[in-house]
Amino acid sequence: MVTLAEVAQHAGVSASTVSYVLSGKRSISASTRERVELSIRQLGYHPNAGARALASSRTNIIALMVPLRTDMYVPVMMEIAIAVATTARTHGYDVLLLTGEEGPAAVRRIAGSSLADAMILMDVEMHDERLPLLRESGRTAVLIGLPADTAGLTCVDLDFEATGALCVEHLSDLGHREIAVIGEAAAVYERHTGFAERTVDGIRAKAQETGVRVLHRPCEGGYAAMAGTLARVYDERPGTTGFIVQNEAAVEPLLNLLQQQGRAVPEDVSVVAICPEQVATQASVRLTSVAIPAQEMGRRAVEQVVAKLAGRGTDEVELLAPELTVRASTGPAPA
Amino acid sequence: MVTLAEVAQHAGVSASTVSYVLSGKRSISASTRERVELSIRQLGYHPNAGARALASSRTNIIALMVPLRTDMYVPVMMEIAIAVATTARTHGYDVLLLTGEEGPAAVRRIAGSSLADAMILMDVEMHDERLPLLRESGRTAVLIGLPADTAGLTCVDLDFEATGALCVEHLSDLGHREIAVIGEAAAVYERHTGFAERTVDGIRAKAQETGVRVLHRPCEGGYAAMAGTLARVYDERPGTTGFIVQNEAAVEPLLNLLQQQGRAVPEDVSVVAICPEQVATQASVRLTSVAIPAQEMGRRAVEQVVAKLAGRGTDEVELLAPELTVRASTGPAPA
DNA sequence: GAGTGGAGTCGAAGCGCTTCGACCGCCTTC
DNA sequence: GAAGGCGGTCGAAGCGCTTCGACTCCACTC
Repeated sequence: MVTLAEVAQHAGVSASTVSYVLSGKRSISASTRERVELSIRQLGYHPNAGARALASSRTNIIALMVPLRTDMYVPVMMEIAIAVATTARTHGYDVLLLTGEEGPAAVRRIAGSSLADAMILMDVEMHDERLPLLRESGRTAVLIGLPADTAGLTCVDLDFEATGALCVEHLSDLGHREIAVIGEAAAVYERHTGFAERTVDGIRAKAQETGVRVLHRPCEGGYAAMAGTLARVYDERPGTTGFIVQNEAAVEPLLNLLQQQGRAVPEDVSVVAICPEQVATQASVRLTSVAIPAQEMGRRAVEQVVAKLAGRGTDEVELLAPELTVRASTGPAPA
Repeated sequence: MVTLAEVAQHAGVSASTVSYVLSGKRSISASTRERVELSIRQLGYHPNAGARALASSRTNIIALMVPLRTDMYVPVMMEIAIAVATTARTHGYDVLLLTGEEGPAAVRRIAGSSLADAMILMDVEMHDERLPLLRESGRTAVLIGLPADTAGLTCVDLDFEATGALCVEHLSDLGHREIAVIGEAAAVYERHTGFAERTVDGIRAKAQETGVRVLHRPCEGGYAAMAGTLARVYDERPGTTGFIVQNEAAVEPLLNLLQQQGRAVPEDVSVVAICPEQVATQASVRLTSVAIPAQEMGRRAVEQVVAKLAGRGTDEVELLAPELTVRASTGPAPA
C-alpha cells in the first residue's frame, strides 16, 4: 500500500503538505497542489482509513441499525437502507450495517469502539431500549421513527397520524361511514411500534371528527390470515364499505378475497393503502394510497446526521407530510 | 473514552500485558488476567477500532456490495444482507454496506483504504466489471453468484442449472409437454446475470432430454406486464400446461390472471416457482417451488470469508443443491 | 550447583495519518 | 524603509493499539 509519506517524497514536499492538499484545511499554492495531486494519481494513493480515524477521531462511517424482524415490511427497510447508503456516500460517509440481533448492546459497542461517527436507528419503538444507551453515549444519532420521548433526539419519519387522518378524510368525503382498518401484525402493536400506533390514532381522531365508524384489526400477511380477518370484519360490521390497509403483505390478498366474494372495487368497496408507490401501482387494482417515502426518509436521516456532525445540528422531529394519490381503488360509497 | 493505557494503569500492569490479555496471543497468569479483566469491566473499556486497525492491519470489517437495481427481487437481497451481517457478527466482524451506485470504483476504494479485510459481492454478472479490480487488489473476496470465469475466486450460489432442470423434471414427470418459462425482466438477461441465464440453460437441457417443449419469456413484474406476456405465450403455444416462474413480482399476477381466464391451478395448468419460501407459502395458491436459500447463501459467504482470512481458504465454487417442494400448484397434465 | 528453558511481563518501536506551532519570504502600509 | 501580516510550507508530536525482543524469575536437569 502506498502511504502519505511516499506521496510526499514523490512530490518533493513534506507529509503535512500532502495532508493539507487532501483536506484543504490550509491554503496550498496551485503549483504544489498540482504536483501533489499528480503524485497521488500516479502512485494510486488512498488514505488509510484506520490511520485517519485514529489521528482525526473521525471515521466517516455512519452505523445503521436495521431491525431483524420478519414481521416488518422488508422492502421498505431495504429501500431506506439503500437510500441511507447512497446518500451517505455523496457526503463522504460509508455505512456500517448492524442488525437487531445484537440488541441494545450494539449501541454501546459502536459508541465505545469509535467505529462510527454517528448512528441511524430504524424501527424505533415507543420506549426503545436503545435510547437510554444512546443518550448516555453522547454519540450523534438520528432515529427513523418516533419514540414517546424525543427530548434531545433528532427524528425523521412520515407523519403517520396525518396519514391516518388523510385516509379517513378521503373515504369520508366519498361518503363512507363504516371503515375497517387492516393493520400490521399484532406483534407490531404489542411492542408499541410508533408508526403503527400513530396511524391508528390519526384514524380514530379523524373518524370521530367526521362521524365515521372505525374497526381496527391487526393482520398477519398472506391469504389465510387475511381471509380470517376479513370474515370477522364483515361479521362484526356488515355495513363496512371502506378499507384502510397498512400491511403490504395483506394488500393483494384483500383485493383477491373481495373479488372472490363478489364485492367490486371500487363500486362496492373502497380500499386505501398505506404502502410504497410500487406496491400501489403494481397491485391487481391500481390502489389509491398514501406512499411511504422510504427513500426520502433515508435521505433526510443522513442529511440530519451530516448536519449534526458539522455542528449545524438541530434536535428536531421532522415529520414528512403524507400525500394521498387517488387511483382506481376508491370511489363513492354505494347508496 | 477509556484507553488501553488507563486500563493498564488501573490494573497495575503494562499496556502490552492488557493487550495480550485481550488477544490471548501470549500466556498470562490467571491472577493478572483476572485483575485486568476486572479493570476493563470497571472502566467500561472498549478498544478503539481505528487504532486497532492501524496497528494490526486488520479491521474486522467485511464489505458487502449490494446491487442498486430495482429490477432485482429485493427481499432476497435483504435476506442475504441480513444473514451476512448476523453471521459476520458471530465471527467478530462488522459489515460495511456498499451500494452499486459507486460502481466498480468502490472495489478500488475499499481495497485502497484498507477499510475492510474482505469483500462479498452480490448480484454478480457473467463478465462483471468488478472482478478484474478485485483480482488486481489481491483482497480476500467471496462472490454470491457465478461469473463466467471463476479462476481464483470463491463463489457461493444456488445451483440454478440444477434448479431449472428440477422444475422441468417435476413437470415432465407429471406429463406436461409444453412449458412456458416466465423469467426475470429483460434487463436482467441483457446484462448477463448468471443466475437467470443458468436457470434457463438448466431448463433447456432437461427439456431436451425429456422431450418437453419450452418457451422462455422475460417479464417485468406487475399485472400489466404479466397480462401481456401471458397473452403472447398462449398465442404462440396454446397447448401450454406448465409454467415455471422465476420472477417473484410476476407470481401473484400470473395466478390471478390464470384464474380470471378460467384456467384452474393445478387442474388445467401447473405452476412451479423459483422463489423464497415465504412467497411460495403466502401466495393465493400454495406454490410448488424451489426455494432460494438466501440465508444459507449469506451465511456460507461469510464462513468462506472467515476461513480465507484465517488462511484456511479455498478457492472453490460452492453450489447449493436446490430442493423442490411440492405444494398445491402442480398436478398431472390434463388429458 | 551451574545451566537450561519456559512462563510471564515489560519497554519501545512503530502503524499512517492529522494538526499545531513555527518559520520563511514577500507584499503591504504608513 | 521598517513593521506587520499573510500565504505557504515544514517538523514533530501524538492518536491508541499491536507486537517484537528482552528481561526476570523459577523450576528443572544432570
